[in-house]
Amino acid sequence: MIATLESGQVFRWKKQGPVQMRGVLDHCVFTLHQGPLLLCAEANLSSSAIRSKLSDFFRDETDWPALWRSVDTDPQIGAAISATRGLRILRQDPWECLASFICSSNNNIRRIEGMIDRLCRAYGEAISHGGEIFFTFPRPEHLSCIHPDELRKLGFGYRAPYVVGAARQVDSGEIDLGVIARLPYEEARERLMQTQGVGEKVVDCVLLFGFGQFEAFPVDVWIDRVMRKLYFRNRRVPAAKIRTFARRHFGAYCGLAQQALFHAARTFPTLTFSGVLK
DNA sequence: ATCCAGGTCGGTC
DNA sequence: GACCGACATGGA
Repeated sequence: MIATLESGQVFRWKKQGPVQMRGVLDHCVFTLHQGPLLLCAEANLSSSAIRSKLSDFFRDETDWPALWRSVDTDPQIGAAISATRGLRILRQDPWECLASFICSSNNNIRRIEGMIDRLCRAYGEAISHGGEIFFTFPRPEHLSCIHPDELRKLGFGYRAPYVVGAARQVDSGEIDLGVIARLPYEEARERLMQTQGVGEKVVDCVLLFGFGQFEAFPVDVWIDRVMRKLYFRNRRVPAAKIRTFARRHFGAYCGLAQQALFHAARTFPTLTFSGVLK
């Protein structure tokens, strides 16, 4: 649970303690406690509503062991899977996922988190919870009417017009996330790439984390490095070639393999797997 | 000071 | 199509 929430899929969950995370889903604040076996949750909801919301978010209906077996196609990925055991792909709100990953380009996770936090404070709805104030993620219609300079003031840099542009495209219906959710991977990919600030890599993150397209294989700098090292004898390879290789090598759920490699590479940066991956 | 971070865009060739 | 520099920001 903690690894999943810290794996760079989501940007506004915070660690409250060694085994405790806190974050906002829709209009509710959730505090999650990881026990040896059980996950305990608190929120301003009935216990059944909490269960159903979290069950949806963590995709409990998915047979994770079966999916992990399906991408476990060689000893290298096998070691990455072992090193990141329990990792899942979340079911995020598509708009939040889209806007968040537009902010991710040529950026680092710490700063992305800060930008999104400021975005929510400025344009989200306030939620009062346990004497503290939290914020929802602003909907497209809350961002479509602002000037990009407002986001520049929040430190968005050159991404400011992308976020506002995407909000306008979604708000106007030019980009229909509901329609995209029903398209097969390749078509959804083409459509979503018509969005401002969404290129080959961001689109795969949004499809994987926001639309449950497990055949998406986002190639960022980390994945580029680790894939090159493990499968291309350290030679430079175009991202498109890495993607098609991954799809063929890991299969229809290659997005899971991507997440294991990303998390393993980030968790064990210096080892670069030689110690972790035998 | 230079490099890097979950890259994309608009211009060239 | 494929290459290429510019693009904001902040931490190392």
